[in-house]
Amino acid sequence: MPRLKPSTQAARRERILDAAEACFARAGFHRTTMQDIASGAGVSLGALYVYFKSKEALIAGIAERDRSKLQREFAGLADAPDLVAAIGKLGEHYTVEEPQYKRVLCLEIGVEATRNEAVGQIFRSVDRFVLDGFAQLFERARADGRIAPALDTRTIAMVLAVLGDGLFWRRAIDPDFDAKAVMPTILAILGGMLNPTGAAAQTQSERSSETHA
Amino acid sequence: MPRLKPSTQAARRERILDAAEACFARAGFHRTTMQDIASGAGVSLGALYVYFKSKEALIAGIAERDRSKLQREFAGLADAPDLVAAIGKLGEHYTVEEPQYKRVLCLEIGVEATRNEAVGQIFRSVDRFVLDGFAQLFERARADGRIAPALDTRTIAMVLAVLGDGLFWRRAIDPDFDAKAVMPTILAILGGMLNPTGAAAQTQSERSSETHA
Amino acid sequence: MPRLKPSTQAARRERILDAAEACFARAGFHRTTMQDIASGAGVSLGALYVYFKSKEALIAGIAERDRSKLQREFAGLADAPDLVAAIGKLGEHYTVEEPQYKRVLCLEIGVEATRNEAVGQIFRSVDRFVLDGFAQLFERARADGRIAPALDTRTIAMVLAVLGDGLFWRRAIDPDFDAKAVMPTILAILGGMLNPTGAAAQTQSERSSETHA
Amino acid sequence: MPRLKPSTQAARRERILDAAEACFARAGFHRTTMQDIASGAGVSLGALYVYFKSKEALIAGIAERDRSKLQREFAGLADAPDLVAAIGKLGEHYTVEEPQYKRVLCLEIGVEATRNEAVGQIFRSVDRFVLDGFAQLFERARADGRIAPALDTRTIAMVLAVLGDGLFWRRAIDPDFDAKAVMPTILAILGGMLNPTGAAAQTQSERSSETHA
DNA sequence: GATGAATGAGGCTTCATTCAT
DNA sequence: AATGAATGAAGCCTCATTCAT
Repeated sequence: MPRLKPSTQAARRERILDAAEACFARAGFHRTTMQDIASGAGVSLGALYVYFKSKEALIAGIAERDRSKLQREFAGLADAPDLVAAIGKLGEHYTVEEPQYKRVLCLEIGVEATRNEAVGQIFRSVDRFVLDGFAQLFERARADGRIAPALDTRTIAMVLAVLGDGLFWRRAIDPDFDAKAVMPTILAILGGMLNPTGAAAQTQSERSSETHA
Repeated sequence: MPRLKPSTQAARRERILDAAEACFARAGFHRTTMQDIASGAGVSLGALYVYFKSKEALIAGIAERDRSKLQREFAGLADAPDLVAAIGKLGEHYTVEEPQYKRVLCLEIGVEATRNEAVGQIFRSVDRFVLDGFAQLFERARADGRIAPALDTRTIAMVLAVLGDGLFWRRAIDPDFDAKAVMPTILAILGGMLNPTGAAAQTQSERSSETHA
Repeated sequence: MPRLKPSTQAARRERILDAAEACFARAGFHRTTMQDIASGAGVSLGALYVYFKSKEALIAGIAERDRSKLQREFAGLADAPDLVAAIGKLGEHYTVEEPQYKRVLCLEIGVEATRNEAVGQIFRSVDRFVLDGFAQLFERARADGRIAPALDTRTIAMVLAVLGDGLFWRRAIDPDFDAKAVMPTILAILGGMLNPTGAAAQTQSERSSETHA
Repeated sequence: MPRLKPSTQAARRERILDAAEACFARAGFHRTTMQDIASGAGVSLGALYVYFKSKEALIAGIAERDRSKLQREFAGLADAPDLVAAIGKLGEHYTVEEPQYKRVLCLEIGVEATRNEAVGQIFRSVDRFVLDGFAQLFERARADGRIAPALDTRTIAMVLAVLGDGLFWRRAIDPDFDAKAVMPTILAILGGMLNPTGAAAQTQSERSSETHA
């Protein structure tokens, strides 16, 4: 038998991950059976084990893909001209646009990270990458004179993480949560930390326009 | 009289809940067996079913007890002379003092709430109680002149909830999280929302009106 | 503590048997729990074990009581002036008057008799008693010239038993069974066996009136 | 091709049913464990659940197969030249040839039919099929002039059913039952109902020889 | 490579019986 | 005597994983 083309293989792997994501989000890791996932992916049970050698590995695969995406999206922030706006956009993406089922999946992954070493490593590594990344971003912005925080950038990054985590959690857990109602305030808080001058929560774009005035 | 005194019954029920809490926090609802809990509580498997008619009921019992406690603790805020300080104390209690295992349990309950109707109802009911309670607290404080928020109290309550959720999540998920390093900043944010003098936590709407002045 | 009066004891025993009968008929021996019976009898679980030392013993007790009653009722036939009429009346009693739930109970007992030695002995002893009794009854009636069967009385008794068993079974199993539609025919068959003269299904009373004419 | 050939699947299903039949007959539905059946069929416990999704389904499967066989065998009567002889043969088959364990199984099924809706439907549907079938058979025979009953054919069918049920019950319940001793009489009774002329219990074959004389 | 039937350990739950009160 | 809480052995069923085809 000819080995499947790598591209076909990769596509099937993605389909399996998609199906797994849907199942895991709906029912949780432990209430989802391998058969559920195989059916969802339109693949035989045996084929599942060709791509993932165990359920554990599949869970790790899901965590890996989900976290990688976050990491990639975060990396995009580095080049943004207006940091606060870019962060707001990212927050909006996760909080408003993303479908509900993905939101619960993040929680599932986070909780699993507490107990499953493989998932834990993936999770914490991305988490640290993002946290450090924010600190560096802020550090660079300060060096460039784009922000003038009164606080340690490390602390600002952590408070931002807490805010992000809180949004993550609430949007997943509270069906009545109106993200749009709080986003401006939350961005203002962030702006206030970065530029605690007279015009506390002013965003960078506003300031620069003032400068030009 | 073979009928146990209600107090004895209640005590044994509590012991079972304690054991269940420990097991659930350590391994999650679905990796914990009824036998684990029975052993942990020092009772026979059969006895477990005298107090809780199913695993589902036991999970609901855990959610109930945990949320009730939160509700009770929140209720204590009403009488506090200094609101921000009291909230800070409560946050500190949950974030610093409480043992790690209880923290993960909260997450487990929250995630379960998305899939288990019984747990969901308990969870959401307390959540709404707390959210509404904060809004009322702030409303009353404003009426008394103790605070002068620029924002809708409902929105402040929601941002506070997001902050609280973020702390909850992070303290459970991130072993390196240093709550003490961010608490002052977070309380300052809260203070800024409630009393946006100094201009510290000034909201965007205020600023924009200033700009126009 | 004063021992309960024997009459109270006996009454309670009967109540337990009544409750057991109802439960067993409704759900079968093995789907009925001791708790079901205790509740039905308005008695504590512990008390049940005072009167019957095991479930097995309770089943045997039910079989015993049920079969004794049959035996007593059969014994009443001996004195009947018109044998066929008396048998018809007995058949009618069991087939028409008795409540449905008792009917299924008989089946349950019969089936249990195949597997449970204690019940089997009770069951077979009564069965033989009735079978032998019929043969003797017929024998005596022949000696008295009240019947003139062409067949061995033992065989007639057995055919009668088959007819009775068939009625027993069908009335219990077939909700549409109309006993009244077949009883006359069945009695005629019996009459025909006992007096196979020209007028096959003639009853004794009819014949005797003819004789007197 | 890992998918088993339908014939192999069917064969294995039959083996499981055979094993289940043996176990159920010996110990009854509720005293038989799924493990007993699996062992008896030489398959693993898990494999049982590939073929029958629950114990309930297995019981229904047994009822289905057993009743279908009865229905098929009954259908064969339609073509028999001598009705009474054919019925006698069928009765003999069930009463004499069939192994004892199958007999008790029929009882078990009948009793279960009172309480289990699935089994009840199977049971009653076949029962009605047979009852109606007999009535039609008799009706046709009368139209053809092969019999000249004095009774409603529906009633004859019902009395025949009662006789059949009685034989069923007794052969299963009474280890001393001598079917051969009563069969001639019972067939004579049937003959007598179908042709209640002078020689009441005459069989059809006898009559036809007379006719030819 | 692909398939899905087979495996069997392990989980939840029930229930006859005992026994401390 | 009476009570009903406690016990723990089984029973039904699920499901991750393997493997013959």
